[in-house]
Amino acid sequence: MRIGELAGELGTTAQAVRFYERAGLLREPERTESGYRVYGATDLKRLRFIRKAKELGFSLSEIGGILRMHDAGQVPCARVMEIAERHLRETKAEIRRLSRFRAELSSALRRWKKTPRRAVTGDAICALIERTVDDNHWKNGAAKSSGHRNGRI
Amino acid sequence: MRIGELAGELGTTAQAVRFYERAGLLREPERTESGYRVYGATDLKRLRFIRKAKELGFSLSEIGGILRMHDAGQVPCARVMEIAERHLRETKAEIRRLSRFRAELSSALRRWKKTPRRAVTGDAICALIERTVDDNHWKNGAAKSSGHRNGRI
DNA sequence: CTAAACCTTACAGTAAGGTATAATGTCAAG
DNA sequence: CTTGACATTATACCTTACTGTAAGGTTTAG
Repeated sequence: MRIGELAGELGTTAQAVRFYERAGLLREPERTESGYRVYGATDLKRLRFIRKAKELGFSLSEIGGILRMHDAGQVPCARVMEIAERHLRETKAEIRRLSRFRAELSSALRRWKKTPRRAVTGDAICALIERTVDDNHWKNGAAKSSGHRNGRI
Repeated sequence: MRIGELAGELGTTAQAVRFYERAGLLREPERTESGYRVYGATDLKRLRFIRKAKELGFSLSEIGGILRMHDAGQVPCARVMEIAERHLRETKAEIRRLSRFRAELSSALRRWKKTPRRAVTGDAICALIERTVDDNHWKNGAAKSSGHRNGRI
C-alpha cells in the first residue's frame, strides 16, 4: 500500500506519516521504481500503535522511546504503565488546583452577589482573580491548560 | 519605574513585558527622554492581573478579552467565571478519560501477570495500548497532556 | 572616567505536532 | 494523449508564550 492509503486507513494524512518517518517513529519504507513509499501490514500495525498511544496522551518522544524498546526486543509495557501513571498524576494534580480555584471563585461570587458592585470590585480589574490565594507553592501550575485550541482528533 | 523593576516585582522579565505590550495586553507606556519605558501603579496592577490570571489557567488571548471588557468599562467577572468553569470541565473530562484508561491498564496488567508473556503480548507492540477500547467518540482527546515540558512558574 | 547594569530595536529560535505550499513526477482511466 | 488523483522533495508556516541574540545607547556606582 502507498502512503495515502496507509494514512487514510488510520484517519491521518500522508504528510503526518512522512513527519513520523523523519521523527524516527517509522522506518524508511521500500520504494517503487518511481520512488513511491510502499508499506505493508507491519507498518500499518506500527502506525496504528502510534495513533492509539497519541490518543491516550503519549507524546511522540515517549512513543519513540517505547518503539525503540520494542525494536530492541524488549516488552515496553512496564514503561507504558509508568508514563500513563505519570500523566494521570499530573492531570489529577491539575484538577485539584482547578477545583480549589473554583471553590474560591464561587465563594467570591457569593460575596459579590450580596455586596454592592463597587464595594467588592474596588479598584481591581476583576476581584475574582485578584483575590485568589497565592498558590505559588504549588509548583507546576496551569501554564498550558488542556487541549481544545488546535489539533483535530 | 522602568521595565526591569516592573518585571522583577512580579517575577517575570523585561522581554515578557514587552511581549505583553506587543500582544495588546499592556498599553504603550510613557517614555523617558532617552526612550526608556516608564510605568506607574496602574501598570503594575494590570501586569499583576495578567500574571495571576495566567497562573489560574487563562490564555493570553482570554486575558486580552477580559482586559478589553474592563477597558470598555464593563465588569468582566461573569466572563471570568465562564472561562474558569470551562477549564475545569475540560480538565475533569480529561481526568475521566485518563481514569478509564488507567482502569483498563490495570486490568490488562493483571491478565498479563497471570498469563505467559507471549500469549498476552501476541504480535502487538504493547497489548496495554493496542487493546484499549476505541474511545474516538469522546471528541477532543488528550493531544496535549498537561504542562511539565516547558514553562517556569 | 569607566565598567556594570540597564535600556532600545529587530529578528530568530524554542517546544510539539503537525499543516500548507511550490514545483515537479507518476499512474490509471477515458 | 490528456486529465485527475496521487506521489515526490524542500521549505515555510501555524499555535502559545515566551527566550535569546545582536548591535547599539543610557544610567549609575565607584
